[in-house]
Amino acid sequence: MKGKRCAKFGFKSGNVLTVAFLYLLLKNPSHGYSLVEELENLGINPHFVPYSIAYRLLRDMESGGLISSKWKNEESGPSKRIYFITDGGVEFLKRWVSNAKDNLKVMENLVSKINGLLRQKN
Amino acid sequence: MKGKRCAKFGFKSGNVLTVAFLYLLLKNPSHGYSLVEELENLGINPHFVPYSIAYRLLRDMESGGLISSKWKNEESGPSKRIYFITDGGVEFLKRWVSNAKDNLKVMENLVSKINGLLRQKN
DNA sequence: TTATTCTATTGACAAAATGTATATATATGT
DNA sequence: ACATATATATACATTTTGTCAATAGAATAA
Repeated sequence: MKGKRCAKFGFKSGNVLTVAFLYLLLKNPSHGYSLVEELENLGINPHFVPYSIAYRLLRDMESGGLISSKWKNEESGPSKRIYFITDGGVEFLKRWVSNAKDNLKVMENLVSKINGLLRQKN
Repeated sequence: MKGKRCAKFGFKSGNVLTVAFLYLLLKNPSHGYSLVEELENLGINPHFVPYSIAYRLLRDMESGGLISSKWKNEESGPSKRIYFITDGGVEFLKRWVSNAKDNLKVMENLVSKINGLLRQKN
């Protein structure tokens, strides 16, 4: 039992949201409410993401150094907290994609093996 | 704000482990310790999965009706709890794979979009 | 022989991630 | 006036994961 075991594999929804937001922010700075709506462009149904969860994640990402923010007072409508991706955020994205390729292979393999076995058992 | 929002997308490690075990048990009945080692055959490093987590998940899967078990006394070595997949487990597998295909597309799309943007920004 | 490692399973407790509900405030449409 | 949409925040509850310790027989190494 050397080297700690930990179930850090697969795609966790929290991490996926994190990289989705980082991607959107790399394209251009934006605010929380809008970021949730923009998930649509990535094939993720915004209705799957409660705002409270998105805002909390964004604040956690900021305290983790992946993004930064500043308030913007709108002439009309409530103020918005605009987020920007940091260098640390870009590094995080890079690391995530390189891992993601391996994870994708594992998932594809799992899906095709299950499909094959299910067909065979019928 | 009609219809609850909930972040149920992507691949959660718990669910992935669940279907990995169900797949292995559909191939043939097995016990906890062995199931963890067999993850290797699916490209999942067994060292990523603490036994305590695997055993707990198996018990939860049993109480959820996905698998059943019975003790087997070995002539040599400690007794083993052998698990069997149930009809409910097979149904769960089927439902998971059909969702997994869509999730895979989202993930592939996300990875390629991030890659594209990262290359473009360099 | 004694110690260590491997097989095998379980339970308790801690920490992290998610979910739900509520509160605030401005603007627009009916 | 009232409901809906935009926009953010916080508290609390629940679920999921992670860590640690305990048990126990068998095999292996010192």
